[in-house]
Amino acid sequence: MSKPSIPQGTRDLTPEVVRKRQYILNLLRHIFETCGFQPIETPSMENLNTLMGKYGEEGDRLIFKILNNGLNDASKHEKTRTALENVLQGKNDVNLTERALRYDLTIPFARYVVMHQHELIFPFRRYQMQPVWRADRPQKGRYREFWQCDCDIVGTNSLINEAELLYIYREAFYQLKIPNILVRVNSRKILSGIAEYCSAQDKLTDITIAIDKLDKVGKDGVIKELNERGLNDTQVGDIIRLINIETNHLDHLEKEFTAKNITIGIEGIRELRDTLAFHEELKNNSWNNSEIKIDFTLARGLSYYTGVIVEVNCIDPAVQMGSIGGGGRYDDLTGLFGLKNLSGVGVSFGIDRIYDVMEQLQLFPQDVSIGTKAIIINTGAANEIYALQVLKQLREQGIATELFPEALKFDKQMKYAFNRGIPYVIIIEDEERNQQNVRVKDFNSGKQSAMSIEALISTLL
RNA sequence: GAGGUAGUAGCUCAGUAGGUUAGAGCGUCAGUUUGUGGCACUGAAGGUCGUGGGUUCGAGACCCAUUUAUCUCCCCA
Repeated sequence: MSKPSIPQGTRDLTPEVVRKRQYILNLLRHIFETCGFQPIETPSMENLNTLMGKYGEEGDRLIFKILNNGLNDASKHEKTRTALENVLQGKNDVNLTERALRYDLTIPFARYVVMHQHELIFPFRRYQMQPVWRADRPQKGRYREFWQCDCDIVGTNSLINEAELLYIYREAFYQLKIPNILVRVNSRKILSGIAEYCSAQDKLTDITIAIDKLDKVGKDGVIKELNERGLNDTQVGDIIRLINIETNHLDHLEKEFTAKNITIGIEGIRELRDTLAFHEELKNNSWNNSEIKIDFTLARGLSYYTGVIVEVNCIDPAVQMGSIGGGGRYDDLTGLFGLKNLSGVGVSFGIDRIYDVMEQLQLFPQDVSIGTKAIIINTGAANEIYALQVLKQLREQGIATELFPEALKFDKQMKYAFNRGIPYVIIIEDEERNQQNVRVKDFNSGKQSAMSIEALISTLL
């Protein structure tokens, strides 16, 4: 028997890690619920054709596919061999793989909305917190199995939704106390406008991919990439000039668009402006850790976005991490599954990256990983019976308590309690049992005192 | 999918130019002492040196493959 192992890019989570993750999840859940979102869950696997073609060429490659069962059935061999040939050619074939692991939460949600359209009440607001899987090569902040928390609103075009989602981002990171949060916003329509401005509508994807790299490769790098992607010098010049407009000068870009009568670009600017105006009304004046910045170079890879797009980073110098959240509006995601004219907008939180950032900056509360509040030392015989009665009473009060299950030596039990991080030790020996009270040791102060069970309860509550 | 770095006890690592029974600290376990944890002391367990080949009289060290981790590109949360 070889050493046990787990698949590449997956992890076991210790009790401490799970507690910390739950801290994040509970906090987000509370915000989502407060904003009127309802929870749903979807299966870990989807039909492969539900997912294929939704995430771009690169995305398709990263979908974990599941091999069909029963391929050894002799009557299927002919089909299976043909299917394998197709797969070797780079095509998918349902006779070999017809299911795949969930790649994100947005496409399954679109599928969900279409399947449940007659029972949903629109506008429908849902949140979803589940793992997703990507066959990417693991590296820092990149796992093959990780959790996303999404909240989406479908069935309404109102930009109030965009403003609310920006509120949710900033409120969540405020409550999590993560510093230096930068929320960048842009509009796909502005990007379309830029493409139209230089008569390169067919090169929209190439343009967005190239300018998205501005902060990474610099202006010259972007120019080079635009050239490589087939744009001429005039077009490249226009693009560079437009995206270099100071980010808060929507007016300036609007003039450029108006001069050439680029309707879609003008609309993108108006939407961004309205979104921020609504957001201004919603914003919490206590926020001191985040800011919103308009960034014309923000592109976002997923091909289905059509309107306002957003991405969140922690730009604290002490952390180096890709985006910890992203989202945007998609006008026709359900159209892919046959339900036309249903617009949606949503954002995603990358739980594992948020966790990594918080761990690195030591932002988890000290007591987040403490479970048991008190432990009763077991001294055996009649004391054990009395200890069980005390245990029961404490648990009835909702105090997380355990009784050491064996009457081991005193120092063993003390050591166990200390190493577990349990803050209170309850000592019950003959004297305590006879007087129907307890002795309590507080590890923080190192002091101990005798008290009644009622006093014990009020101490621990 | 392409490339760089790494893999020695549970953890962090040492192991000189390949040479006899592979080491340390921490942790674990047993015990001593402190009225019951943290401190100190005594002792013990624990490694087929990621895996599989190869070179060599001899390999933890060299070569190849593979796997895992980590980083860059790509792309993303």
